[in-house]
Amino acid sequence: MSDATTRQKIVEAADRLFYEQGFEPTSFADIAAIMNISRGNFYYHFKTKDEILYAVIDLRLSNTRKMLGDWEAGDGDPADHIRSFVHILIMNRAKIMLYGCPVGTLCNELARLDHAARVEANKLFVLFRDWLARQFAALGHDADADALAMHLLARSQGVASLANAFRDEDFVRREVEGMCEWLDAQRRGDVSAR
Amino acid sequence: MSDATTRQKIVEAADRLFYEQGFEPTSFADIAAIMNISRGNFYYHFKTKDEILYAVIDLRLSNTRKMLGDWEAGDGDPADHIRSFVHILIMNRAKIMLYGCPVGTLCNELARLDHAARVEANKLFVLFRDWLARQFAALGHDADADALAMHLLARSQGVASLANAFRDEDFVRREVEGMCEWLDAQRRGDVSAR
DNA sequence: GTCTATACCTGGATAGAC
DNA sequence: GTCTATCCAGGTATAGAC
Repeated sequence: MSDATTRQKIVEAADRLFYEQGFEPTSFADIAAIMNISRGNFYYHFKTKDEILYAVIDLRLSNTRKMLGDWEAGDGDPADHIRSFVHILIMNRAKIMLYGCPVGTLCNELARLDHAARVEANKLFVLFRDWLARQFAALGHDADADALAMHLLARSQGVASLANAFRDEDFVRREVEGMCEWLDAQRRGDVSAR
Repeated sequence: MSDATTRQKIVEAADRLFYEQGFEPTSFADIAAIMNISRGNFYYHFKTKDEILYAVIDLRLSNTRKMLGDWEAGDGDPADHIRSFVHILIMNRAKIMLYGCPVGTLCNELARLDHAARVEANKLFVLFRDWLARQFAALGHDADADALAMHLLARSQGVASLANAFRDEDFVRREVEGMCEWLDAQRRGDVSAR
């Protein structure tokens, strides 16, 4: 198997397990098991487990950039782009109910481990934050675009957290609907709906 | 040292470390270090690490019950009680920025470990959920009391998540203010502010 | 490039002296 | 009740054959 392919497969397997189990609880044995390579083989491709973590974060960053870029390049107006963001919660509800939000859970784990990669992982949040702020700015919210972005990001994080605890699909749908209504109110410039 | 005292101290030290570091990453050595007992001593008081976890969850459940009971028994009306809940975010902002929400982070960790204690930990969320629903019901929201409770719980979870990632006090204050305004709108029966 | 074998450490847990 | 000594499983990481 070529150098690049195995390396890539390791990162993809780690990406999945770091989400499902967490970074620290995932061992080389776990990763090796789902892709049929030996433990010793990792060290040809990565010097340490931390290096795999950085590679996983890089992968997620580039996947996220692509996803956000695609939405932005799509047909609709900025409000439609934001709706695409909100609907991740419904798209990914099954995994969110089992494991939580991949961004929030990773950032929290690294924060509590006091891990140097925390700043890298936080860039995932920054990506969403800046992208959302740009959409709100395009809707005419110049002064408070960032505050609105943080507000919506927080609400989606909260929904993911409770979806994980209660595993209630209806709750997710209700909250997504609520966020879309809130978004419409923002477009009308309805101040009371904040 | 008496039986009850050491046991209690173990639970309190574990309570702190399970919050700051997480359950799995916390070792007996960690707990022993901050309370000056030997590792072997744990097994006089607890048969397994899991037993400590259950004791910690019980402690948190009883502390939470007391806190919520005190608020409910306080002077104000149900809206004041809810405001007390919302203001935990400001009261505990320093720790939340470092470690996240103690309830949300524990529930997510146990969910991902697929740990049997998950259902116990979730009772912490249920405590808040039912208490909040009771306050909303007392405000006249009979039909949607639980939905409002879940909504507010989700928003506070989301604020905790982003407060942890971005460590921004102003963001926390802004969101708490927003939740209080939302609460006022609920009291007025203002449907548009949902 | 990938493997096996292994070093080394730290984890939870046990045994038995005091 | 608390300690020290120890066991064993599992973790990351290394060495070296293929």
